[in-house]
Amino acid sequence: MVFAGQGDARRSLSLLWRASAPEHTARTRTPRGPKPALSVDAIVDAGIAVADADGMAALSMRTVGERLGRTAMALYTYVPGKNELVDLMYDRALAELPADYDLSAGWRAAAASWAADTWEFYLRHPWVLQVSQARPVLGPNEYAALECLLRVLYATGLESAVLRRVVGVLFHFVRGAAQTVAESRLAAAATGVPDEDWWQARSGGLSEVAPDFAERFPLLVRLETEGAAPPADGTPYLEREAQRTFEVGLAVILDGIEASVARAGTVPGQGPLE
Amino acid sequence: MVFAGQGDARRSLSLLWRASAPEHTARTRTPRGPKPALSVDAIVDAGIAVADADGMAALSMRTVGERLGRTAMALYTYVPGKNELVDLMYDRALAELPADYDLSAGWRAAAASWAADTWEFYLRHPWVLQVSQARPVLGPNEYAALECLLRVLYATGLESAVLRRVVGVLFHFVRGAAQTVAESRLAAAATGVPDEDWWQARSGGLSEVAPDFAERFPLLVRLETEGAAPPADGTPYLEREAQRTFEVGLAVILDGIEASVARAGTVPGQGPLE
DNA sequence: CCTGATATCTTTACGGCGTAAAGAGTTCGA
DNA sequence: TCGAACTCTTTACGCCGTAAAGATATCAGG
Repeated sequence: MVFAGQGDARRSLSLLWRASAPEHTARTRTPRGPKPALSVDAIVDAGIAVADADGMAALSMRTVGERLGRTAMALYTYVPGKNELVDLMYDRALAELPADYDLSAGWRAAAASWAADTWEFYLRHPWVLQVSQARPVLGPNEYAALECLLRVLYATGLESAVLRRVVGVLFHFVRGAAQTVAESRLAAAATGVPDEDWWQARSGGLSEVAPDFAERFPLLVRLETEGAAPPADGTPYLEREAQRTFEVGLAVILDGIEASVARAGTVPGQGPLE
Repeated sequence: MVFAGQGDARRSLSLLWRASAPEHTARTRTPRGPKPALSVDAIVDAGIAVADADGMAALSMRTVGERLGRTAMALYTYVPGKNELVDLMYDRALAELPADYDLSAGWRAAAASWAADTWEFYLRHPWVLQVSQARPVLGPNEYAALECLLRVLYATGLESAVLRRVVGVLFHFVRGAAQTVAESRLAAAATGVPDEDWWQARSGGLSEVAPDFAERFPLLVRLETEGAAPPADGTPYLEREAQRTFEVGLAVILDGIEASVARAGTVPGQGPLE
């Protein structure tokens, strides 16, 4: 797990928001010394490229430097340390998310779109899931993403105190579901063993080592035999299951939100779409 | 992030399930050489002690060995490597969870109890949250925990295909919510900066660096001003928020499950509590 | 009892990590 | 032109997981 928000707060913040206030940082530059051949942007891009290609575990100051034809230490001229680099990568990546959603078909459709886009985003940049969520990075794009989801959710008419928690539920769920897929891919890539083989080796060994499995865990066996998703195209087993969990699980959560809306709607003077 | 299920499947499995089949492993021992002063159990206990006290980041073969008065390499006689040690620690810790729940007050009450117990378990052993969930470890206690939750959920009367996903939703949510608290504590311990101070430093710097914040993110400001939980006892801000998110979020999810149950109940021949 | 096989455990070493410290090289203002 | 200011490299330190080799202890068989 990578921790954010550990460096100097001022320095991190000015780096994160620097694009919004370029005139301020530009004034600071005294043009003495060799012109910088790198830039914070270039370093952040290189970092994202490394993480996208080989995962967070492969992200080191040395690998990022190498990709830019520099040593690891060269990066420290631009960025205080690895933690801050990850913060910057995180906020930069979040810029890919849509800025708002069409609410004409109702909040539920918009929320479903948000979830699908966020899900795909996480699978495109799985390393993002390894950036800690406590002490959030507080970059502009993180705020924009949150603002965008809030616009959708305020359309439910729920009050702020409840919305706060609903945001949490949605984020935790999408992140968790995406994490399952991301980690399964990562494990496959890291070990070279595809999901199917791994699964088979495990369950084969399991029946040897625990022959009384069916008696000890009857409901598990029942779930396994009854609830399996039909085998599909090329998608590996674990990934297919996670995909279905995402779809059905999201529906369950949205049902729950609808129930809250309906309950709030019965309170006089507070209509659900007001 | 720590990955599980990377070592030799057979070796990991026999270590995990060894308690269930002690006669088999006992037979294997040839009493030549010095008597082992350590044991797998002692090593796993030491590992858990280290991780509980100082977090997963502090867990190294050297620190675990030191706690047992041995060198790091001594552990390799008992355990194939660090990954397998983490697998064993994980399954051992899970043994703390209750084995089943009283269903006489209905599945919803039982599910709420399960969630509360699991939540507390994660906060007692926060490092557990850093063990990857893809390619599950397949230890006996993990299966027992799952079996226990399944017993509660089968009481809803939902069919297996849906239950599979509901299990996923509940786990993702509880893990995600607990992770927020765990990471916030960990960050506080690692940096020595309590939540409150960190929050203040960040938001102070933020208003300097982004003076147009209120115009750019009006809904965020609205959420912040309207939805804040009342200040309470000694619990830090982030933790209090996470606690509320857990409570309210769980209710939303259970509402969603109830909606599924009600829908299934309207289908003739499939009663919700059948 | 002695010897040799087998086991535990230590020592040393290797290549990785983040980054501190020092210095080499480049570009400008005075 | 000189030195300050800046970029970037080199070297080094203490961590990590673990491979390899050796020291030490225990027992079976001669």
